[in-house]
Amino acid sequence: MEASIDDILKKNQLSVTSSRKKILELFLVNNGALSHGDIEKKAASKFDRVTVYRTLQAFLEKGVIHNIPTADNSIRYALCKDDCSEGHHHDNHVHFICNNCSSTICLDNVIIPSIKLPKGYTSTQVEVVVSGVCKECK
Amino acid sequence: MEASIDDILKKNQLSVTSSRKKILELFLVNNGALSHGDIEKKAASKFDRVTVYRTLQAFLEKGVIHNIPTADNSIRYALCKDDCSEGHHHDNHVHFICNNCSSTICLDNVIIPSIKLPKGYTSTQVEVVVSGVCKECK
DNA sequence: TTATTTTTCGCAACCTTGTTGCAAATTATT
DNA sequence: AATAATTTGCAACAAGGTTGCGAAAAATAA
Ligand SMILES: [Mn+2]
Ligand SMILES: [Mn+2]
Ligand SMILES: [Zn+2]
Ligand SMILES: [Zn+2]
Repeated sequence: MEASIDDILKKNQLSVTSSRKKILELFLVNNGALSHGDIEKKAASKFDRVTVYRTLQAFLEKGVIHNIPTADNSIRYALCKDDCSEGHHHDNHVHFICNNCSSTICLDNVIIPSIKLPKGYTSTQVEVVVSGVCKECK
Repeated sequence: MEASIDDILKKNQLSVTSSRKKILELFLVNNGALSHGDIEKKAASKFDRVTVYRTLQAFLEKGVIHNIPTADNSIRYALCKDDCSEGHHHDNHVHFICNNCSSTICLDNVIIPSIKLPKGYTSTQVEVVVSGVCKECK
């Protein structure tokens, strides 16, 4: 596990530092998305707030994580698939937010349907966020 | 026009005040979604910042407007259909965000497709946000 | 209309979230 | 090990958003 974390960082041209290792580990352990706040709590007092921001920023840019749109103001991040890289994401899956436990999950197997737009509109990305009750809370 | 604005407010059990009239008018004139910032600029110096927050909050609760999820942190609001009411929205349409002019539009005629979720998941709402180039920018 | 009750507004003060510059510490490279 | 490049933490700041409360404005009653 230790080794693979380093590998992921190196593969994405990120220098290996303790904060990056810790935060990446959080994503690997937790299955589901994490908000900035989650990470600050879990990595509490180990790193500066600013470092968390910069780490997430770096992860986003390099294609280690992607973010999930929400109706409220809270950005959530989740691990990308292996084949995502800087500027080139392939996370075209549906996201699920549980109204009960508010966990946010990537449904990797649920493909985004194609949307027929009115004349004149061109689509480059389609985001689908489903909310409801997850299988744990059922 | 003046009369209908008052009517909309009354129909939704909102007392008629000048700030509410003004902000509702902004939504009616502008077709497309508005952010809090947009409203502050357009209603500039007429109302306090707090009043804008509270007005949007009230409009949201009463079902006058709905908000649109975005990947970045910016909440956008758009007018609801006539038959939306407190807690009961019927805005199940696709939203479009232009990457060029960043205008956000409700595509009332584009219906949200049904999503087949894995076993155990129950869906209460599906949000679809398409980004690309709008017909104006084409 | 005027009087009374209810709701909303504006202000100030505060909190949370996110950003930037820079010196010190850490990591990568030679 | 020495040097160069990157990252970190701190402090200071800016933007975004919330809360309490007295004054003002709307709604309701008389
Ligand atoms: Mn995902
Ligand atoms: Mn809409
Ligand atoms: Zn749940
Ligand atoms: Zn456009």
